[in-house]
Amino acid sequence: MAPDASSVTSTSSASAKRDLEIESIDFFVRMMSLLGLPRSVGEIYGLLYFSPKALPMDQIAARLDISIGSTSQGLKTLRSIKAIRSAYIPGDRRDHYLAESEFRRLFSTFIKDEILPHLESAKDRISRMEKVLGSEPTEEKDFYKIRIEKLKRLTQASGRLLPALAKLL
Amino acid sequence: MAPDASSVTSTSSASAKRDLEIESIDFFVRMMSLLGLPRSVGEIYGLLYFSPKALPMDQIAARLDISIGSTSQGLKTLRSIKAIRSAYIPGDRRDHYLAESEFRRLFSTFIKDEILPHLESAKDRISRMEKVLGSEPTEEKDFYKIRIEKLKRLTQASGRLLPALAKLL
DNA sequence: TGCTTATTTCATTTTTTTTTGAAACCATTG
DNA sequence: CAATGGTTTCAAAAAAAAATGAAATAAGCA
Repeated sequence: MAPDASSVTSTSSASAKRDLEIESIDFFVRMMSLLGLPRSVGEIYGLLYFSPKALPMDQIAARLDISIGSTSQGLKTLRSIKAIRSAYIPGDRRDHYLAESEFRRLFSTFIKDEILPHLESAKDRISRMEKVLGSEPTEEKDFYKIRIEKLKRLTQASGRLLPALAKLL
Repeated sequence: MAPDASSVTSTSSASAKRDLEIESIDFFVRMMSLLGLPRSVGEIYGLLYFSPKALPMDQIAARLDISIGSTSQGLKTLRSIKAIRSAYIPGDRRDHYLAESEFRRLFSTFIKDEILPHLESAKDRISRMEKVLGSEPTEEKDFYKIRIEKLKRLTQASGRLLPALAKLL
């Protein structure tokens, strides 16, 4: 009945695997939080990243000791940024998940979905600013003009550089 | 006594200025939140970014209708990432703040202070992982080796690219 | 030095985000 | 087509983050 001693399937010590797993979870919890994603998302990705086999949701929840609700949400988030994919395991009804280990894809999806839309709306905003300013003959006009110009450059440069950056990671 | 009609100092309409200000605040609230900084920090920077004159803390708090405690904290944060600087106004005891409009500096400070330390600690973590793995002769060793290798590449590439990115923005 | 004004700090409150757990939903299979 | 196992959804609870406001501190000035 003891769940720990029974399922050793390889020669590597379970504790070494556990050590890697823990470092990995810790690493990705931090990294995801840098990207503004909740802890549970980092935990799940960290676990999967160092798992040689695809894991089903209930096992993920059990290993991380988080609720199945969080796990479902977290997997949804990870799917949406293409950080994981599912593998079919014959004879098992459950979905099994694998970490997508190419960070390139992960980041470019993140940038595309989370950052570029903001830059897009920034463009509109800048147009509005220019319109407001256009009709204002002011002594300080130059100041405002320069500020708007800088914003414009920033958004344009970001729009070009961020996708390029993702490709290099 | 009415505070709105009295202090017009230029020919540009107050409402046009207000419009720019609002767009600016909105813009920077979003951008700062992308960087994980609280709303109030974005508000303050947004206000200063389109202010031709340096503003003292109490005016910032009043204009944004936030507490002086938040304002003080927010200014501290902005100072720490070098996003603002203070200007001395003769005959006024209060510190006056100006937005640093060179984003280059802002981003490189942010990257240096907030991101690179994480990458630094990631290096140690990866060394630990390699040590754990080194002593484990496993059939799955290749899998783990490759994952660790990918992490290593990611952190190294980030460490090089992010500072470069900041310079280009 | 004492008075006044400006600023910081920090315990408390408020707001926002995340997690939980149970109900609803789905899909397979006996 | 019921029963079972798997997954999602979502209201409520818990946790985390941010803002407030008042007390403490600092700093200029008479």
